Amino acid sequence: MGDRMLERARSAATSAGLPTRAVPPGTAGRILAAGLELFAEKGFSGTSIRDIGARAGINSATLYSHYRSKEHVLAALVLLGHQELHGRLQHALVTARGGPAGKLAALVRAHVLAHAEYAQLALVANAELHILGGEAAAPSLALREQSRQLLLALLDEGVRGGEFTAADPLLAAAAIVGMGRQVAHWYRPNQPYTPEQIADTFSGYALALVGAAEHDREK
Amino acid sequence: MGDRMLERARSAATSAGLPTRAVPPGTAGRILAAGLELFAEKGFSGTSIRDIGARAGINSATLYSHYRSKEHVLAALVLLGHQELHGRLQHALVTARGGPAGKLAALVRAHVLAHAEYAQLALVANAELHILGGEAAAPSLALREQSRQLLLALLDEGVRGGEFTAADPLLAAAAIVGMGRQVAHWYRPNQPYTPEQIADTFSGYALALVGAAEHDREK
DNA sequence: GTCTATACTAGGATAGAC
DNA sequence: GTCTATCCTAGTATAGAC
Repeated sequence: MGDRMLERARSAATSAGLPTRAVPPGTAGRILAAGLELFAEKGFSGTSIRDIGARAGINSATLYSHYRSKEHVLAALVLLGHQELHGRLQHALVTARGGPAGKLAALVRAHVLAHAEYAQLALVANAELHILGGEAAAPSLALREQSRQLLLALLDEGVRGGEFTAADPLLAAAAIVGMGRQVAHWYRPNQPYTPEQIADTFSGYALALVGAAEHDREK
Repeated sequence: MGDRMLERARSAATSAGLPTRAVPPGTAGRILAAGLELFAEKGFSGTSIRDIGARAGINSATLYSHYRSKEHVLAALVLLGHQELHGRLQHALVTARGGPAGKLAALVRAHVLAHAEYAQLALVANAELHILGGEAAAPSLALREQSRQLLLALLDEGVRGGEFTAADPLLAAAAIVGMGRQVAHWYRPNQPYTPEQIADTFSGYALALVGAAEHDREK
């Protein structure tokens, strides 16, 4: 318990931040962290190169020794966000126990958890993706589509097997993804709910939404 | 200015997705429509006063004869969006038949419908609200809170009366609002689903989510 | 890698003619 | 109300010294 709590405390400290392992060391990492905060707060277009420099503790010109342009900073963040989410979803599916209901619960739980624990990253990855040109956006769009397919395949499986009654997997997926994504907009670390509580509750909502039988909803 | 220009102004203002009644006639309306499209597409900070002028068919300087600043254009749009949504929610509640389940279905239906039919307006009202200073944002924030209370009161009523089993109305509201809001991000007029289909399906999801009894979910 | 200095562009807003 | 012309600031990015 001690180790897990410690780990959680640590990730909560960097929460609303970047996944630790994905952050480059030194100045490049500080630029990324500064960009994340500022893009989340004021948007990409509302943030200047000088804002980023000030937040990162460097002169704005130094940024160009690490990234080719402001857009390249954004591209790094957006890709990172999509990779983190997709990785978590895959891991959740692989380690989930039980049938479609258990897998769906795990998938939604991971989705919501990611959007709470990395709220800023999710915000930037979702809201500013459209800024990126075609080739810069492509990898993130591909990851997003793959993540979507994980959910759709699961819903189809559940419907075919009779565990789910949802008549329209496409709309069910849109609803499930939507309620999870919005969490990044309102979650704050000092709120009455922990990310885990939200994730568990929302995964129950998802099961109800697809019409999973009551006895399949046990955790 | 001839009738032809007036007609163009009106259709330009309404075709993009502004509630007809709320659009000022003439140039002011075209500016609003241009701002709506551009803010929805590129964001407030990503849109220049010259962009707006070009889209509205006027010189950028002319904008200042109708609005005091670019921010005032945004303020008008954001308020309009929140007013439209709140008005629809109220109307839905007043005209709904049945108990809490029927009211919830009507409320969610109106919420989703608004986010599909006025997707651009919803996008701008939600994504750019934070740009506005305190006094400019206040009326919209107040409307948003009132709308939220409509839903929360309804959920409480349903839980107290035993029609809903949702243990946590706050999280249920967040989920319901979230899935509806996201519709504005993916709805497109040429999609396989009509706004009504989405609204009806999602209102069914909301009922399932709060644990409304099956026999209460009839339309 | 980091800074200072600077080139150059684009942006918000105003003045004044019509 | 609308335009042309313009002011001034702030923005992205580069050059070159250290």
